[in-house]
Amino acid sequence: MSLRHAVLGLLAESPSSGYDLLKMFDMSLANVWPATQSQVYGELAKLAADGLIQVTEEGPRGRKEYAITEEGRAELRRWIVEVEPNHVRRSDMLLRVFFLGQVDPGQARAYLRRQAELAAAEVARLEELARTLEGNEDDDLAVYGRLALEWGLRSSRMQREWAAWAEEQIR
Amino acid sequence: MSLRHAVLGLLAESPSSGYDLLKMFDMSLANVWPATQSQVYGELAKLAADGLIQVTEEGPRGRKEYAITEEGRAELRRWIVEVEPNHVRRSDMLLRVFFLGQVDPGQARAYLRRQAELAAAEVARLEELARTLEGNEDDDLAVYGRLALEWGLRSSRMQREWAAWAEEQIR
DNA sequence: GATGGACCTTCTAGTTTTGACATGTCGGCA
DNA sequence: TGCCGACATGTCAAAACTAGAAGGTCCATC
Repeated sequence: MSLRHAVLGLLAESPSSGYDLLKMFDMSLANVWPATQSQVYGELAKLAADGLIQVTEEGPRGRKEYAITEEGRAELRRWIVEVEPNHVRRSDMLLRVFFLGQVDPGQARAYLRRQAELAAAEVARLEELARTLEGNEDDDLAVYGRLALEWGLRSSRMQREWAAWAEEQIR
Repeated sequence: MSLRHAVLGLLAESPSSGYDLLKMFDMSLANVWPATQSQVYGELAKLAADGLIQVTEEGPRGRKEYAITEEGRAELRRWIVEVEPNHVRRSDMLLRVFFLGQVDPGQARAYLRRQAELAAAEVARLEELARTLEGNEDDDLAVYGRLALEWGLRSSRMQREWAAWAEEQIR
């Protein structure tokens, strides 16, 4: 049920249309909770039906602007403080590691080296993103988004170092 | 399509029944690629239909033992060396971080403190698991599983430290 | 010999996610 | 004026995942 709360959370920040939300998903939540068009529009309809959001304005091109209701805000807060995050995480990158015995050691090392490189590239990308965002701490999303970004940075560095270490282990 | 390759990978190690596989999923792949009964049995049927595995023995209680075929082994290797791991990762834990501005600072700090504690508990669990596995490096799965375990350990430590740091940031 | 626990498979019904397709409007500028 | 790119919503089918019900067999031990 997290997509629902992702939409609710964005609307809590400011009223928006489905199209606006889509852009926000792609820009700020892309690394945390990606969503497609069909998901976003579908969820907006359900949230409105449940009274957690409502249409506040109809603009050109059929644009509908939604705003969160008090009920929606309460549900969002409840979800943040009361619901335990589910920490099950799937990783096909790690799944491959389990089966590295099926390919020859050279290929296994190449695989890990490649993962180290991808992680390094991700570190660079996030550092660049951090620079872009610097000074821009006007809204909550930016402030807390910065914490999430730091997580990504630490996570990518960890992965880079782990992959280098793991490559060493294969002899 | 990773479930398919998870099953293939386990069968590459040794022929097994669906029931056996289920236990292996729960024991060794639980933290990397969890799977349910219905998924495993369904995938076994599809893999057999596609000729990537075959029934090698029918035992008591309707038990069917499957073994990987040469075709299956080739497909597994191809997946390991040629297919790029998809690095999109969803995290409702981080999603909440984005919206921490919606609750009061005390609750936000409590949330992060809780995440630090959960991560610390995970570190302890994995360290215990590592001790249990020590010396047991007879098969490939154990050797490479150890690399995955190390990833989990580093990841949990990183999360513990990040959460402590993030809590500090909120004032 | 009964009985409970481990073994073993199949099926169904629901939700979530993905990706593609379909449709149309507005605003700026060549 | 005509056209393109950005704006904007909606629907559909398929794949993946979740959760559990239902049914049956073997075996050790009491």
